[in-house]
Amino acid sequence: MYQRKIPKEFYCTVDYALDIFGGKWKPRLLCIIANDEPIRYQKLKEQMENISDTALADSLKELQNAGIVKRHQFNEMPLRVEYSLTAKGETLIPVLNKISAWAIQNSSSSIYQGKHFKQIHQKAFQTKKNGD
Amino acid sequence: MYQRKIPKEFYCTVDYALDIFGGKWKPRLLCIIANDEPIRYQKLKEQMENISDTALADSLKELQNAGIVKRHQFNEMPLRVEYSLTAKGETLIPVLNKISAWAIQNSSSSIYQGKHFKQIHQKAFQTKKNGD
DNA sequence: CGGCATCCAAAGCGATACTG
DNA sequence: CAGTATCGCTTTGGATGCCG
Repeated sequence: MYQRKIPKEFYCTVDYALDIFGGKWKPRLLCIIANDEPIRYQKLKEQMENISDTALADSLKELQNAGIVKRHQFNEMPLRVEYSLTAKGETLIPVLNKISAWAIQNSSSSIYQGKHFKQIHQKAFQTKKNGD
Repeated sequence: MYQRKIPKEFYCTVDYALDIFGGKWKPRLLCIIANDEPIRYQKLKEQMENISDTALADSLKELQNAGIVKRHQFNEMPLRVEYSLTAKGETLIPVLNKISAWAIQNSSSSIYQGKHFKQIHQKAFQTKKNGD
């Protein structure tokens, strides 16, 4: 886990919120967890497709520290760990859907051509999670 | 303006939206413009309080390229330039308000102690802009 | 006044190797 | 299996100086 030398500062509420669920990985991560919870580390990594362990572990830890995601460890052999949303995490879904809806309305359709884009988008933030 | 070596990719609609209005400066910038438009470059810089010209000019240019902010130049002496939201930019305000509302509900009250935080938050995303 | 060009420090992030 | 430690490259962004 990287340690900042200069502490972060927030100047508006949006800054604060985006520190929790914004950035390079966390929107997609939340999208996948919301649709597939509880989900194991390896499956999460596969669905992220191009994330490193470093980035995945760090992102998950940040989401846990923010109380958005919970981690459940089964002390089996081999080890099994499952991630899912907390109640607070669930409250984020309508917010993400609002952002998603804006993006769909206000973008050129060309951005939807990437296959991963479509898949994840449809699964997660278009429809609310449908109970798996 | 920095040129990326590795092109950006988006995997979900939220990624796409946050590329437009997320990041370190743009939420606050939009907040200030929404409340004070049209607003001049220098005043914008003062209200941002700790932004460099490099970061401010780059952020403004990105917002212009995304069609969120418009620039109006008066060829007076000395030069005057004013920034304001486009119609598309206005559609972002409810989205930002939604994010802001979530942050207020789901955060410890301690984060509101910074004076800048309160000021900007109240002016911009709580109430819709009130016509100045 | 409203920027842009250059340079450099800080932060983000992947690859690899390793651990419980 | 589910991560962590270290390293180095990529990217961000502030300081300074310059220009129309």
